[in-house]
Amino acid sequence: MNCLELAIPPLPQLVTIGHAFWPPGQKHETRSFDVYDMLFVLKGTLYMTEEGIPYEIKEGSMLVLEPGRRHAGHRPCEEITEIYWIHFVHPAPVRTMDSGKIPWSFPYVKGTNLDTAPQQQVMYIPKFTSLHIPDVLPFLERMVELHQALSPASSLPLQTQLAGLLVQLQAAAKMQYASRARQLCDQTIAYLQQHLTRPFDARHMEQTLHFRFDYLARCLKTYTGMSPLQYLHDLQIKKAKSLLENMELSVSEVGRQVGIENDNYFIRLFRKQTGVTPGRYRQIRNGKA
DNA sequence: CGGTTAAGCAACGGTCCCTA
DNA sequence: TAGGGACCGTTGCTTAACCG
Repeated sequence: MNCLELAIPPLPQLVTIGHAFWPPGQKHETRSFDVYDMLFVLKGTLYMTEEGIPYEIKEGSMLVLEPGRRHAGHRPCEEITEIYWIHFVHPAPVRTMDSGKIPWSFPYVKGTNLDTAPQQQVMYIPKFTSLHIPDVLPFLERMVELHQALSPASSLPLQTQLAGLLVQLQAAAKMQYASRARQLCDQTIAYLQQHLTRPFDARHMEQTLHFRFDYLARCLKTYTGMSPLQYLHDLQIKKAKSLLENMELSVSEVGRQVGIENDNYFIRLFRKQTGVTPGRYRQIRNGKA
Protein backbone atom coordinates (compact mmCIF):
# COMPACT_ATOMS: atom_id res chain seq x y z
CA MET A 1 0.00 0.00 0.00
CA ASN A 2 1.29 3.44 -0.89
CA CYS A 3 1.66 6.02 1.87
CA LEU A 4 2.23 9.76 1.58
CA GLU A 5 5.24 10.96 3.53
CA LEU A 6 4.53 14.36 5.08
CA ALA A 7 7.21 16.43 6.79
CA ILE A 8 6.46 17.54 10.38
CA PRO A 9 6.56 20.06 11.89
CA PRO A 10 4.30 21.81 11.12
CA LEU A 11 1.33 19.59 11.79
CA PRO A 12 -1.42 19.58 9.16
CA GLN A 13 -4.02 22.31 9.74
CA LEU A 14 -7.70 21.61 9.28
CA VAL A 15 -9.58 23.86 6.86
CA THR A 16 -12.99 22.22 6.90
CA ILE A 17 -14.82 18.96 7.44
CA GLY A 18 -18.16 17.80 6.15
CA HIS A 19 -20.58 14.90 6.30
CA ALA A 20 -23.06 14.22 3.48
CA PHE A 21 -25.31 11.68 1.80
CA TRP A 22 -24.99 11.87 -1.95
CA PRO A 23 -28.02 10.72 -3.95
CA PRO A 24 -27.67 8.38 -6.93
CA GLY A 25 -26.50 10.34 -9.99
CA GLN A 26 -24.36 12.85 -8.05
CA LYS A 27 -20.79 13.22 -9.24
CA HIS A 28 -17.81 15.09 -7.73
CA GLU A 29 -16.92 18.31 -9.51
CA THR A 30 -13.70 18.70 -11.52
CA ARG A 31 -11.14 20.91 -9.80
CA SER A 32 -7.59 21.46 -8.66
CA PHE A 33 -6.82 23.38 -5.49
CA ASP A 34 -4.11 23.72 -2.89
CA VAL A 35 -5.48 21.66 -0.02
CA TYR A 36 -5.49 17.96 0.77
CA ASP A 37 -8.93 16.46 0.33
CA MET A 38 -9.43 13.31 2.38
CA LEU A 39 -12.53 11.29 1.47
CA PHE A 40 -14.03 8.60 3.71
CA VAL A 41 -16.88 6.47 2.32
CA LEU A 42 -19.14 4.84 4.91
CA LYS A 43 -21.83 3.58 2.55
CA GLY A 44 -21.99 3.20 -1.22
CA THR A 45 -19.17 3.86 -3.67
CA LEU A 46 -17.56 7.09 -4.82
CA TYR A 47 -15.74 7.25 -8.17
CA MET A 48 -12.82 9.67 -8.21
CA THR A 49 -10.00 10.27 -10.68
CA GLU A 50 -6.79 12.07 -9.78
CA GLU A 51 -4.41 13.05 -12.59
CA GLY A 52 -5.99 10.40 -14.82
CA ILE A 53 -5.81 7.59 -12.22
CA PRO A 54 -9.32 6.27 -11.37
CA TYR A 55 -10.22 5.17 -7.81
CA GLU A 56 -13.32 3.30 -6.66
CA ILE A 57 -13.72 4.36 -3.04
CA LYS A 58 -15.93 1.61 -1.68
CA GLU A 59 -17.72 1.33 1.65
CA GLY A 60 -15.12 1.42 4.46
CA SER A 61 -12.40 3.00 2.31
CA MET A 62 -10.61 6.32 2.11
CA LEU A 63 -8.64 8.26 -0.47
CA VAL A 64 -6.37 11.26 -0.05
CA LEU A 65 -6.39 13.72 -2.96
CA GLU A 66 -3.19 15.72 -3.05
CA PRO A 67 -2.88 19.52 -3.38
CA GLY A 68 -2.20 20.90 -6.83
CA ARG A 69 -3.49 17.81 -8.61
CA ARG A 70 -6.48 17.76 -10.89
CA HIS A 71 -9.27 15.55 -9.62
CA ALA A 72 -12.78 14.77 -10.79
CA GLY A 73 -15.63 12.36 -10.32
CA HIS A 74 -15.48 10.10 -13.37
CA ARG A 75 -18.76 8.32 -12.70
CA PRO A 76 -21.88 9.22 -10.73
CA CYS A 77 -22.87 7.44 -7.53
CA GLU A 78 -25.18 4.51 -8.13
CA GLU A 79 -26.78 4.46 -4.68
CA ILE A 80 -27.07 6.71 -1.65
CA THR A 81 -23.46 7.28 -0.69
CA GLU A 82 -22.48 8.44 2.78
CA ILE A 83 -19.18 10.32 2.91
CA TYR A 84 -17.05 12.45 5.19
CA TRP A 85 -14.52 14.83 3.65
CA ILE A 86 -11.72 16.68 5.31
CA HIS A 87 -9.73 19.52 3.79
CA PHE A 88 -6.41 20.31 5.40
CA VAL A 89 -3.39 22.36 4.43
CA HIS A 90 0.17 21.13 4.52
CA PRO A 91 3.19 21.26 2.19
CA ALA A 92 3.12 18.71 -0.66
CA PRO A 93 4.18 15.15 0.25
CA VAL A 94 7.94 14.57 0.39
CA ARG A 95 7.39 11.32 -1.51
CA THR A 96 5.15 8.29 -1.82
CA MET A 97 6.40 5.09 -0.20
CA ASP A 98 5.27 1.50 0.01
CA SER A 99 4.25 0.89 3.64
CA GLY A 100 6.39 -2.25 3.78
CA LYS A 101 9.50 -0.22 3.03
CA ILE A 102 8.87 2.54 5.57
CA PRO A 103 11.51 2.48 8.35
CA TRP A 104 8.83 2.58 11.08
CA SER A 105 11.30 2.17 13.94
CA PHE A 106 14.12 4.32 12.70
CA PRO A 107 15.26 6.21 15.80
CA TYR A 108 15.09 10.01 15.58
CA VAL A 109 17.66 12.31 17.11
CA LYS A 110 15.97 13.80 20.16
CA GLY A 111 15.96 17.51 20.80
CA THR A 112 18.09 18.79 23.66
CA ASN A 113 17.91 21.86 25.88
CA LEU A 114 20.49 23.49 23.58
CA ASP A 115 18.31 23.23 20.48
CA THR A 116 16.23 26.21 19.40
CA ALA A 117 14.28 24.50 16.61
CA PRO A 118 12.40 21.19 16.53
CA GLN A 119 14.07 18.22 14.84
CA GLN A 120 12.66 17.50 11.39
CA GLN A 121 10.48 14.37 11.36
CA VAL A 122 7.96 12.74 9.05
CA MET A 123 4.53 11.14 9.28
CA TYR A 124 2.79 8.73 6.94
CA ILE A 125 -0.82 8.48 5.84
CA PRO A 126 -2.22 5.90 3.44
CA LYS A 127 -3.02 7.24 -0.01
CA PHE A 128 -5.88 4.83 -0.68
CA THR A 129 -6.94 2.06 1.66
CA SER A 130 -9.76 0.18 3.30
CA LEU A 131 -10.28 0.96 6.98
CA HIS A 132 -11.81 -0.42 10.15
CA ILE A 133 -14.47 2.29 10.32
CA PRO A 134 -15.14 2.05 14.11
CA ASP A 135 -11.52 3.18 14.59
CA VAL A 136 -11.95 6.44 12.69
CA LEU A 137 -15.66 7.24 13.01
CA PRO A 138 -15.43 8.75 16.52
CA PHE A 139 -12.82 11.22 15.24
CA LEU A 140 -14.96 12.17 12.23
CA GLU A 141 -18.13 12.62 14.29
CA ARG A 142 -16.37 14.67 16.95
CA MET A 143 -14.73 16.88 14.33
CA VAL A 144 -18.05 17.61 12.63
CA GLU A 145 -19.54 18.46 16.03
CA LEU A 146 -16.66 20.81 16.93
CA HIS A 147 -16.66 22.39 13.47
CA GLN A 148 -20.37 23.17 13.64
CA ALA A 149 -19.95 25.03 16.93
CA LEU A 150 -16.62 26.63 16.09
CA SER A 151 -15.38 28.99 18.79
CA PRO A 152 -12.14 29.80 20.62
CA ALA A 153 -12.98 26.91 22.95
CA SER A 154 -13.34 24.37 20.17
CA SER A 155 -10.76 25.36 17.55
CA LEU A 156 -7.77 23.76 19.30
CA PRO A 157 -9.66 20.53 20.16
CA LEU A 158 -10.72 20.39 16.51
CA GLN A 159 -7.10 20.52 15.34
CA THR A 160 -6.08 17.87 17.90
CA GLN A 161 -8.89 15.60 16.63
CA LEU A 162 -7.37 15.87 13.15
CA ALA A 163 -3.98 14.92 14.60
CA GLY A 164 -5.62 11.97 16.38
CA LEU A 165 -7.25 10.81 13.16
CA LEU A 166 -3.92 11.00 11.33
CA VAL A 167 -2.31 8.95 14.11
CA GLN A 168 -5.04 6.35 13.64
CA LEU A 169 -4.49 6.24 9.87
CA GLN A 170 -0.74 5.89 10.29
CA ALA A 171 -1.18 3.07 12.81
CA ALA A 172 -3.54 1.30 10.41
CA ALA A 173 -0.99 1.59 7.60
CA LYS A 174 1.72 0.22 9.85
CA MET A 175 -0.18 -2.71 11.34
CA GLN A 176 -2.35 -3.85 8.45
CA TYR A 177 0.39 -4.24 5.92
CA ALA A 178 3.51 -4.99 7.94
CA SER A 179 4.86 -8.51 7.41
CA ARG A 180 5.30 -10.76 10.43
CA ALA A 181 9.05 -10.30 10.11
CA ARG A 182 8.56 -6.54 10.14
CA GLN A 183 6.34 -6.74 13.22
CA LEU A 184 8.85 -8.98 14.97
CA CYS A 185 11.58 -6.50 14.11
CA ASP A 186 9.51 -3.74 15.74
CA GLN A 187 8.82 -5.92 18.79
CA THR A 188 12.53 -6.67 19.12
CA ILE A 189 13.32 -2.96 18.97
CA ALA A 190 10.67 -2.24 21.61
CA TYR A 191 12.19 -4.96 23.81
CA LEU A 192 15.67 -3.50 23.44
CA GLN A 193 14.41 0.00 24.26
CA GLN A 194 12.62 -1.27 27.37
CA HIS A 195 15.67 -3.25 28.56
CA LEU A 196 18.27 -0.66 27.61
CA THR A 197 19.99 -0.55 30.98
CA ARG A 198 19.93 -4.28 31.68
CA PRO A 199 22.73 -6.61 30.56
CA PHE A 200 21.81 -8.14 27.22
CA ASP A 201 20.18 -11.54 27.74
CA ALA A 202 19.32 -13.43 24.55
CA ARG A 203 17.38 -16.10 26.44
CA HIS A 204 15.21 -13.55 28.23
CA MET A 205 14.48 -11.90 24.88
CA GLU A 206 13.43 -15.27 23.44
CA GLN A 207 11.15 -15.97 26.39
CA THR A 208 9.61 -12.50 26.27
CA LEU A 209 8.93 -12.43 22.53
CA HIS A 210 8.18 -16.16 22.13
CA PHE A 211 10.47 -16.67 19.13
CA ARG A 212 13.91 -18.18 18.79
CA PHE A 213 16.70 -15.68 19.20
CA ASP A 214 18.16 -16.58 15.80
CA TYR A 215 14.92 -15.69 14.05
CA LEU A 216 14.45 -12.43 15.99
CA ALA A 217 18.03 -11.41 15.18
CA ARG A 218 17.47 -12.17 11.51
CA CYS A 219 14.26 -10.12 11.40
CA LEU A 220 16.00 -7.19 13.07
CA LYS A 221 18.97 -7.41 10.73
CA THR A 222 16.72 -7.50 7.66
CA TYR A 223 15.22 -4.09 8.44
CA THR A 224 17.93 -2.31 10.44
CA GLY A 225 21.14 -3.97 9.25
CA MET A 226 22.10 -4.49 12.90
CA SER A 227 22.26 -7.46 15.26
CA PRO A 228 20.37 -7.12 18.58
CA LEU A 229 23.58 -6.32 20.41
CA GLN A 230 24.61 -3.78 17.79
CA TYR A 231 21.18 -2.14 17.96
CA LEU A 232 21.32 -2.07 21.75
CA HIS A 233 24.76 -0.44 21.62
CA ASP A 234 23.45 2.10 19.15
CA LEU A 235 20.65 3.02 21.58
CA GLN A 236 23.07 3.11 24.52
CA ILE A 237 25.55 5.37 22.75
CA LYS A 238 22.76 7.72 21.60
CA LYS A 239 21.58 8.03 25.20
CA ALA A 240 25.18 8.46 26.41
CA LYS A 241 25.70 11.30 23.93
CA SER A 242 22.64 13.07 25.28
CA LEU A 243 23.77 12.62 28.90
CA LEU A 244 27.29 13.84 28.11
CA GLU A 245 25.90 16.96 26.44
CA ASN A 246 23.22 17.83 28.97
CA MET A 247 24.27 16.46 32.37
CA GLU A 248 27.27 17.06 34.62
CA LEU A 249 27.84 13.33 35.16
CA SER A 250 31.28 11.71 35.07
CA VAL A 251 32.08 9.45 32.15
CA SER A 252 31.83 6.42 34.45
CA GLU A 253 28.39 7.53 35.68
CA VAL A 254 27.17 8.07 32.11
CA GLY A 255 28.32 4.55 31.31
CA ARG A 256 26.35 3.19 34.28
CA GLN A 257 23.26 5.23 33.35
CA VAL A 258 23.17 3.58 29.93
CA GLY A 259 23.70 0.11 31.35
CA ILE A 260 27.46 -0.33 30.87
CA GLU A 261 29.09 -0.82 34.27
CA ASN A 262 32.62 -1.27 33.03
CA ASP A 263 34.27 2.15 32.39
CA ASN A 264 36.89 0.70 30.13
CA TYR A 265 34.43 -1.12 27.97
CA PHE A 266 32.12 1.90 27.81
CA ILE A 267 34.93 4.14 26.54
CA ARG A 268 36.02 1.59 23.96
CA LEU A 269 32.49 1.07 22.73
CA PHE A 270 31.80 4.81 22.60
CA ARG A 271 34.97 5.44 20.61
CA LYS A 272 34.18 2.63 18.23
CA GLN A 273 30.68 4.02 17.52
CA THR A 274 31.55 7.72 17.36
CA GLY A 275 35.27 7.88 16.58
CA VAL A 276 36.02 9.90 19.75
CA THR A 277 36.18 9.10 23.48
CA PRO A 278 33.33 10.25 25.76
CA GLY A 279 35.37 13.03 27.37
CA ARG A 280 36.47 14.34 24.00
CA TYR A 281 32.89 14.20 22.71
CA ARG A 282 31.71 16.33 25.64
CA GLN A 283 34.48 18.89 24.98
CA ILE A 284 33.56 19.12 21.31
CA ARG A 285 29.82 19.47 21.96
CA ASN A 286 30.33 22.04 24.70
CA GLY A 287 32.57 24.09 22.41
CA LYS A 288 35.70 23.55 24.47
CA ALA A 289 37.60 21.65 21.79
C1' DC B 1 45.73 12.76 43.71
C1' DG B 2 41.63 11.64 41.21
C1' DG B 3 39.59 11.21 36.81
C1' DT B 4 40.19 9.65 32.23
C1' DT B 5 42.12 6.91 28.67
C1' DA B 6 44.75 3.13 26.58
C1' DA B 7 46.39 -1.48 26.05
C1' DG B 8 47.18 -6.49 26.99
C1' DC B 9 45.22 -10.82 28.24
C1' DA B 10 41.93 -14.59 28.86
C1' DA B 11 37.33 -16.44 29.09
C1' DC B 12 33.00 -16.42 27.26
C1' DG B 13 29.48 -16.03 24.01
C1' DG B 14 27.56 -14.44 19.52
C1' DT B 15 27.87 -14.67 14.47
C1' DC B 16 28.51 -16.80 10.28
C1' DC B 17 28.90 -20.51 7.29
C1' DC B 18 28.33 -25.13 6.11
C1' DT B 19 26.03 -29.57 6.31
C1' DA B 20 22.38 -32.79 7.12
C1' DT C 1 15.30 -25.94 10.98
C1' DA C 2 18.96 -27.61 13.82
C1' DG C 3 23.67 -28.59 14.97
C1' DG C 4 28.77 -28.14 14.67
C1' DG C 5 32.93 -25.59 14.26
C1' DA C 6 35.82 -21.56 13.30
C1' DC C 7 36.21 -16.95 13.96
C1' DC C 8 35.57 -12.71 16.11
C1' DG C 9 33.60 -9.41 19.39
C1' DT C 10 32.44 -8.59 24.19
C1' DT C 11 33.55 -8.41 28.87
C1' DG C 12 36.13 -8.20 33.09
C1' DC C 13 40.45 -7.57 35.09
C1' DT C 14 44.91 -5.45 35.48
C1' DT C 15 48.45 -2.09 34.75
C1' DA C 16 50.16 2.22 33.30
C1' DA C 17 50.29 6.86 31.31
C1' DC C 18 48.47 11.43 30.97
C1' DC C 19 46.46 15.69 32.63
C1' DG C 20 44.54 19.37 35.47
